[in-house]
Amino acid sequence: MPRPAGHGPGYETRRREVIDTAAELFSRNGFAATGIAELCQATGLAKGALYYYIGSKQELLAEIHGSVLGPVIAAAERIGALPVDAVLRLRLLSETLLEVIEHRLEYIRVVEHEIDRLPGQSRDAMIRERRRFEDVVTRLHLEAVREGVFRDLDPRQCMLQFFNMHNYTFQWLRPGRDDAAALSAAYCDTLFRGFGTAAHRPEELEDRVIRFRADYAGPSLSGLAFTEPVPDVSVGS
Amino acid sequence: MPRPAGHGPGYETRRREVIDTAAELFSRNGFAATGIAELCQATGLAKGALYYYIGSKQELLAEIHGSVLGPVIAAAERIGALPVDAVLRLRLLSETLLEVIEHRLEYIRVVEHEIDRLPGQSRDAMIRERRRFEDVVTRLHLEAVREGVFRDLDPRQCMLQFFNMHNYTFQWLRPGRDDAAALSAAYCDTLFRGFGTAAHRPEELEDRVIRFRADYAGPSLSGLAFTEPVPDVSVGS
Amino acid sequence: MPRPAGHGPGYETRRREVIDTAAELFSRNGFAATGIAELCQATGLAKGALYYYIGSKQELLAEIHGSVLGPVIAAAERIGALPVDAVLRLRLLSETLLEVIEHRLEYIRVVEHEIDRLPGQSRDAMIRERRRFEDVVTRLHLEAVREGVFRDLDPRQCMLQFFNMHNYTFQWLRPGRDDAAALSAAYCDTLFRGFGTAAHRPEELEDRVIRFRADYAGPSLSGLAFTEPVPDVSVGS
Amino acid sequence: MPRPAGHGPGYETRRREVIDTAAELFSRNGFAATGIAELCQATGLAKGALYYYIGSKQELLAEIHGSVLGPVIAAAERIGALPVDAVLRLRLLSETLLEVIEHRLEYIRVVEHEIDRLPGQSRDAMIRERRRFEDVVTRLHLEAVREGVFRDLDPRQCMLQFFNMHNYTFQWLRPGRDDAAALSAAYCDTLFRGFGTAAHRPEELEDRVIRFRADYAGPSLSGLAFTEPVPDVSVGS
DNA sequence: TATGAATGAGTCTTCATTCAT
DNA sequence: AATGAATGAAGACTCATTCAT
Repeated sequence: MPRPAGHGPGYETRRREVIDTAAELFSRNGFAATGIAELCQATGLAKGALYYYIGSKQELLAEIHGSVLGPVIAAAERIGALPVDAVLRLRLLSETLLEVIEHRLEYIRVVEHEIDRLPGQSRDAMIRERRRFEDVVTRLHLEAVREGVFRDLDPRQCMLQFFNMHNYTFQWLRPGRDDAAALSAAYCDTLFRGFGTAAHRPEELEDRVIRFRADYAGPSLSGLAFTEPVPDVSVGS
Repeated sequence: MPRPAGHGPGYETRRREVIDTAAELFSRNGFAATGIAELCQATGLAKGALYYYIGSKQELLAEIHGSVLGPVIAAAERIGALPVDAVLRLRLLSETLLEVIEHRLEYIRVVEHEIDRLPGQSRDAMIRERRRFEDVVTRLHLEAVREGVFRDLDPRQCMLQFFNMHNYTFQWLRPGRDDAAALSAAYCDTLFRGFGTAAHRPEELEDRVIRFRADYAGPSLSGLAFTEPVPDVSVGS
Repeated sequence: MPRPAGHGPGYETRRREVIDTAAELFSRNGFAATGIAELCQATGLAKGALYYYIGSKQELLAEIHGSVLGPVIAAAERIGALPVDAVLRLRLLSETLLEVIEHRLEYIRVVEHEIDRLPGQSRDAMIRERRRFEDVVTRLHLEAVREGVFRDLDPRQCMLQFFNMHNYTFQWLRPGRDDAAALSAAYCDTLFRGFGTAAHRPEELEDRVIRFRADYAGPSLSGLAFTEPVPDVSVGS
Repeated sequence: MPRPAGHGPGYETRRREVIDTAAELFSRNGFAATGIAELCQATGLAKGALYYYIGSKQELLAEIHGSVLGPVIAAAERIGALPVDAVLRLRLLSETLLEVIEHRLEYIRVVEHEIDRLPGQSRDAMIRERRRFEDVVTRLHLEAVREGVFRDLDPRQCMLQFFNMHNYTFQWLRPGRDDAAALSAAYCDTLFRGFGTAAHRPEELEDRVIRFRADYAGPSLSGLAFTEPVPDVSVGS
């Protein structure tokens, strides 16, 4: 959140740059091991100037968390509400999640590694966000069961398997070399065959994805404009 | 490994206690955020006495890594060489891995979070260990394909899915409440149905596990005595 | 040398003050026995502020060495090249050396006592500087032999005697009470009578020094402005 | 001085070994930079055992000082009282001093570098010892003046020159390669020519030294048995 | 005689943060 | 909007010394 009262036009831009640089450094060296001095060098700002933009190191961390988790769960709930069958929605959700991992890898690394470095309040907020995401997946799973295409397994267990499969990806994914769409196809093929009944038609899923995308006229599913560095939405700080 | 030349009998015991306590603290607060002073308080040792056992904070971290990765890949290679079909071996491997995650959760959390805080050399050694584990899984997958029970998918992809599914578990598993054996059964059910051909018989797998265990007379598959705190084997530092 | 990129005008001044204070303390208590805390107290700076100026205790030591050895060998080479006979040049060199010992006594004490506390690289650089000084003296001795005023003794031996005689002075000299010019006259009287042939005229030397100084219009022989605390030239670190 | 009450036969021997080793380490790394731990390693004794022999690090330093200064001034006073002319006595004193520097180089280095690390009382005692040595030289100089072979120069000045010339030798002397006797001949040749009147006969001095030694039947001039490591005399602690 | 374990004040150094300008 | 200087608590680690055995 902007700190001082009035701001010139460049403020938010500069601010984003700082947060982005911080995400990169925190992701590479760890939050605790990254000094404000390093941040200054990386941004080209002097100590005093940096603090004009950030408030504190911890707020910076909160900002990084917020600016990736916020949009992601918004996208998840949007996709969860799409008027197509549950399996297709899960598949679209999977791809969106992997796209975020691919295009915001530094942010994701920070989110996965440094939640516990957040001040308790922000940390709780972030955990609540995650839970909302998990709920979307759990609900979709239940729908698929009701639709007869998934077996009647423990839905929490399956949700956890879904996230296991996806979330750990950040540990080895190389942006530009690994492709979110292909990964999503592969993961969902495995998971849905695993969860599925005889009624599930894995060979048809990818075609249905393509057809859906061709018909779809709404806003970006992920809600993120991956050509710009990082969106301006921030949550929970 | 023993530090100075001569040492009384209690040395190694005390040393293990220190490492174990450190694993717990590092896992809870993060390596960088855990002070030597905290460690002293937690172990009841004064600063000087602590350093009598550890060498340095970084060596301590290396020790934590080594004392969980070493035994685990040894177990993986032992299981990989068992005279049973590949799918069963994968299933046994899965359970062993989850047992370690359950019983050495603090160590695993440290391993997953703080590799990059390791001095370059130890870090490389640890990465090599992990790669050996990955190779075992990749080989088993290829065998299963050759046996006709797994489809001919990209073996590296499948190996990564296997580890995605298992490794992320440390993020949410609650020791004592979640059970390694049940999780392994669930994960393998999903993964092997996902990977499998029509020849794969998922309903029979768990029975075969039980029969194998009944017949098996060799040493503990995991190689870890989970009643004692932590084994004395350390590798690569 | 300036440490970080940008610095206000007062920086170098303050920095010199710190180095000068350090020279005094190191000279009195020894390098190892002088704590950073003492330095802080003596400079009136807090620990953090001190480090804003010095880099490290060892760099401070290197700076002390450099800021006295650099100018001194520059002076030596300048004097070595003066267009007067070798004996007179040796006499002028002697006085310059003693002037430095008198006016930079703390620095000299540090140089004589703490070279081995320097990081290897700086230490080597300083030893090279010293060797250059020694070479000047050795060359002048050889010239005096060629001029027929010094006996043909081992030039290295004589150079060592020259430095024995001068360098040990720092152990007992009391600035203000002992006088560099008088000491130089006395040392050179002894040494040159000792080294000299019948052609050497000791009684005339001091007159010739006076005449030379009267005629000489060049820059300060020592290159040091002894009214200001310490020059800003530093070498080799 | 021996610490505990009763001692076995090996005690003093061991003790000397420890002091000697300490002299070597202190000389190489400096007193402050040498740890008790290093001493333990070098002596093969454990911490507790070491303290059985030394009392404290500072007492060890005092012992090192005492065990070289004591014998040396005893020798100086013995030589000063020899029934030969003053110049010859100075020459013998010079050689003795250089022999000590050569054979007790580590001790001398410690004495020259670390006096100020001594507790005030011991330090004062050592300085008094040095002064007694200086007095011997000053007296001999005055005798030589009275004998008409030295010019009537400031005797303190000449004494300081004598010690300048000799004492700095420890900075560069390489035991085994540089020879005390030859150095003494060279130093005294220079100094005595420098101090001398026309009555001084420099060419005859070395022959007179040889003759003296041939006739001399008393105890070792230096009082030190340079084949044994270090004498057992300790002074002032 | 000798040991290994323990102590805790002390070491140098770093760091996030502030503030006058 | 920006800077350089200052802070002081906290960081990891070392060290001379002691003591029960």
